Amino acid sequence: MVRIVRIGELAQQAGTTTRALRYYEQLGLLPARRAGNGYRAYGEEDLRLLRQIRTLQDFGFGLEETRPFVECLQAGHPEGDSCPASLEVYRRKLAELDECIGRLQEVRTRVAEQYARAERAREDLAAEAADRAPQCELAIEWEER
Amino acid sequence: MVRIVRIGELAQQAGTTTRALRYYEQLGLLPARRAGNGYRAYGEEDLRLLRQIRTLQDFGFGLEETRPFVECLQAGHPEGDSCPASLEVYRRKLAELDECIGRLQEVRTRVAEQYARAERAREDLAAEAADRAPQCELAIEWEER
DNA sequence: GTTGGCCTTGACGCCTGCGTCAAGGTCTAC
DNA sequence: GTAGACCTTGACGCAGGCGTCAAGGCCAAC
Repeated sequence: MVRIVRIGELAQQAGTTTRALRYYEQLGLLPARRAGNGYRAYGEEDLRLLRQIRTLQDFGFGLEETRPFVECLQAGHPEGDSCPASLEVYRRKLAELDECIGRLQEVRTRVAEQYARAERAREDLAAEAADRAPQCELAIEWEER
Repeated sequence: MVRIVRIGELAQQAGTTTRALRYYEQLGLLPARRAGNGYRAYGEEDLRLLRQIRTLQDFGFGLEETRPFVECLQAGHPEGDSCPASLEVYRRKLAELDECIGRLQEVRTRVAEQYARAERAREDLAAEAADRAPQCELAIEWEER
């Protein structure tokens, strides 16, 4: 006995929107059967597929990267990552993440250097200003006399 | 004596394209004077502004984030980061980078966990298969006799 | 005068993952 | 019978930073 839901309810159950579901269908990622009136009809299995998509998206996977996982589930495997294609996506993603993190850390270092240099330059200017400031005060005292 | 160049030459000097320069002008980021014939006319100062933009872009700054630096140079300061607004952008960027790096590292950890779990599951399946494999070999030997 | 290289503006395309609006169909409840 | 909640498809918009094409102007060299 499979519980059939319409697009609104499925979206709500997965914490997403009807628009997203229609988009996934358009990509062929989450196909939907149709009820007699033309409404999309989803079963419980579809909720699993959708949850898989959303989980991977939270990890920053693009929709196309979730496809092997979804197809793996559709093929009847226990988990979306039970298939070699999914594992390959994991590996590619880990490599991507490492490269991205590395780049960002290098950028962070260089920006921090620039910031430190600019701050020192400002302090130097402030110090110069401070050197001149007493002269001004003296000048003012002088003028006041 | 200021050397005047047209858009193509400036783009080449800065290692970018005429399209990019027109875009910057459209944003009001790098305004250009005009020659009598309507051609854009750039001076040497513009090359400095442009180099500042490109450097920051290489760091991953958005064009709007480069604006304070460019305005600082336009105001006659020695460096693009001689102004408080530029320093503030540096600070915001550092905070952004830290947050981004942190998120990516967390994601990396979680993806690695998922990958390890999925790999273990596959190895378990392989082990099961290996348990059965000798039986197959025996069966084959059996059939060969 | 004409070829060729550079310039001009305008406008659409791309990429991703939808948001949002429009015009209209379906079904339930009162 | 009609209000209201849900559904349908289609189509444009957005964000960023340009790429790319179109149609035409300017200028130097041959």
